[in-house]
Amino acid sequence: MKKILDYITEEMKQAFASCGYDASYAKVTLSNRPDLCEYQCNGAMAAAKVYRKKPMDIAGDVAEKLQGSHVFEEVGAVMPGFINLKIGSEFLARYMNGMRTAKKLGMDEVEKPETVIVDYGGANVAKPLHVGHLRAAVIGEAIKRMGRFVGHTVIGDVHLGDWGLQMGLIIEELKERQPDLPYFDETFSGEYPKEAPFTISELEEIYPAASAKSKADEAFKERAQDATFKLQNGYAPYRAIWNHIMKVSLEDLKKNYSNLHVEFDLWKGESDAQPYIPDMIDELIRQGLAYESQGALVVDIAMETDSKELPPCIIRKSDGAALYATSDLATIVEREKDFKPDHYIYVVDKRQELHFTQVFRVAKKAGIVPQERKMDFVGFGTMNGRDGKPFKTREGGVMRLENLIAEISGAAYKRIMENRTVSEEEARETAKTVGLAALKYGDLSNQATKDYVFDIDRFTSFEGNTGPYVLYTIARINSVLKKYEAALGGAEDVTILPPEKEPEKTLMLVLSRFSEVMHGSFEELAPHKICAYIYELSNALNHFYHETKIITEEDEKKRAGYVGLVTLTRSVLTTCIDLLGFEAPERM
RNA sequence: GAGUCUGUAGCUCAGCUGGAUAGAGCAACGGCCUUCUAAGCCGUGGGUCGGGGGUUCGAAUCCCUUCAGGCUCGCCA
Repeated sequence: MKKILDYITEEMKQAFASCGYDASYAKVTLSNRPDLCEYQCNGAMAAAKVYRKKPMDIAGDVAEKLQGSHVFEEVGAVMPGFINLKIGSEFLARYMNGMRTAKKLGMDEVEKPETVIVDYGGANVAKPLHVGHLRAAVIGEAIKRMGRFVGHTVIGDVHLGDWGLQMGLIIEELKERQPDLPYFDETFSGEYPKEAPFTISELEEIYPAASAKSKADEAFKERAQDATFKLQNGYAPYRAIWNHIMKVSLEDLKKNYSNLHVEFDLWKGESDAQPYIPDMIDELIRQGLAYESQGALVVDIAMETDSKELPPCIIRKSDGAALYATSDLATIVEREKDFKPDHYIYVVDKRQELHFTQVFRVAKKAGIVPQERKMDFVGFGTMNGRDGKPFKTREGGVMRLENLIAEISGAAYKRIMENRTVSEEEARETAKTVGLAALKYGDLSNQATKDYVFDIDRFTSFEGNTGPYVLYTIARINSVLKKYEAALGGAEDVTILPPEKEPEKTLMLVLSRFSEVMHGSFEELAPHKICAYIYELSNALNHFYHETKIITEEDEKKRAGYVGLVTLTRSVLTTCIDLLGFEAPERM
């Protein structure tokens, strides 16, 4: 199905053309004066200059041509030259029924599907997920799902931090705590144990302890660096410990991400890119791009168009070790080999923008990827507390993600128990679903690039523009439809009829924008546009619901039409929230 | 210091590829549950769009300048 805006624009273009004006002036937008019209075209004013005519005359000519169009029921030219449009009811009803029966609610998939890699998550092995990881996971997951929905092949990669100094720190700390383990006996020649010498909770305690120690104890830090070096050079005992850490940690991470409804296709990490580093560096040198500067190996990335000279990208430290940029570049080498993606999307804290600018430029300069490869950096802002500073627990520590989720679900549970009499078990389940929706919607409804204030009281109030409001709307529809089926069996033909009243038409107009919103949100990598859309749609539905008696409507055809309309609304809402990465309970 | 992002109602945010009277939510105040879920609906009050210039028929939106804040700036990730 064509987008509703395409139908409208096409009509408008024809009208402009047949009046002798260039069709490029026929751009139509959503009205910003809903009291006057539904869509508007301002092209007459732009065209006036070129054609040396009064804007109003052009608008009048065009409006004249559009009289009797099957798309519009009202076209008016208004001073100083606006063309105001109202969509025809018959046309709108046909469009609704098209959506109702079409695949993907009438949204056409992109003409040229691409392979897209979304790099998000960024969890570090052996460290618990904290609120800092929330945004990457939530935004990245939404972008991944949005891309898939519009027809791309999207691969989500968690890109674990599994190769840095933290590993050496853990190994060294473990050595101090349990020096008798075979990994630390250089004469040991047997098989290493299959069982890890620690649990996840021990691991989560070991890392911060070691990290703190390294800051206070220089000698310890050096030993940790040495251990890291050994590990990275394939020292078998440390490699064995590393495997244990990975296994224990991954299991836990998968569980936590799964609770967030975040699913990765690839659980690759920095370690996987390591084998590609030596050849890549050789190639950079061979091409004459990499050169020594102050002992390190660097690549210039400055371009003439820069407003400021950007520092070169360091790809090898003066001590010979690889670093962040090296590993990210090698990861691109790996991804080119495995997937040849058309489009890379990195969902990362915006403070890393410079780093990725450097990496992207080196990748293109060195031909690791072709010039035309799309490489996007979606930098998200910090999640702040009410004081505008990075979000902390009441005690001032870093908030663990699971605690945050528990707190929000707890609030939802309280709310459910206040209101209705459902079993405690159902209340628990519903609370989890509602809590997650509140959390994700709260994050996604803000523009990703901005910092945003996370106010736990506001997030648990569940009123107004929140995830739970959308879920509540769905629950209301569920309830009506259930009663409808119980009363009438649901065998009626639910063809949607042309709207008669204002709230009904408004609802349809919002519904009709679905496919535009889907494509636009992905193109702009802007999940918040979907949030704004479903909020508007929920408003329209609730307004309609308030004005219209559905089940008690006596005219059979009208009643069935209403049922078709709210069913379609529910489909759009559930589809959208699925793209955002949460779901609705049956009732609430 | 340089670069970059941000500044819109008391608070939290939309709107920013230029259009008509700048929109929501929360908070405040006032209505609506014997009728499909009141986590809802309706209404009232509340804004020199940080300040100043400019471009334009028209600027929250584009350009310049200025103020305030955040972030980044070669061997951490």
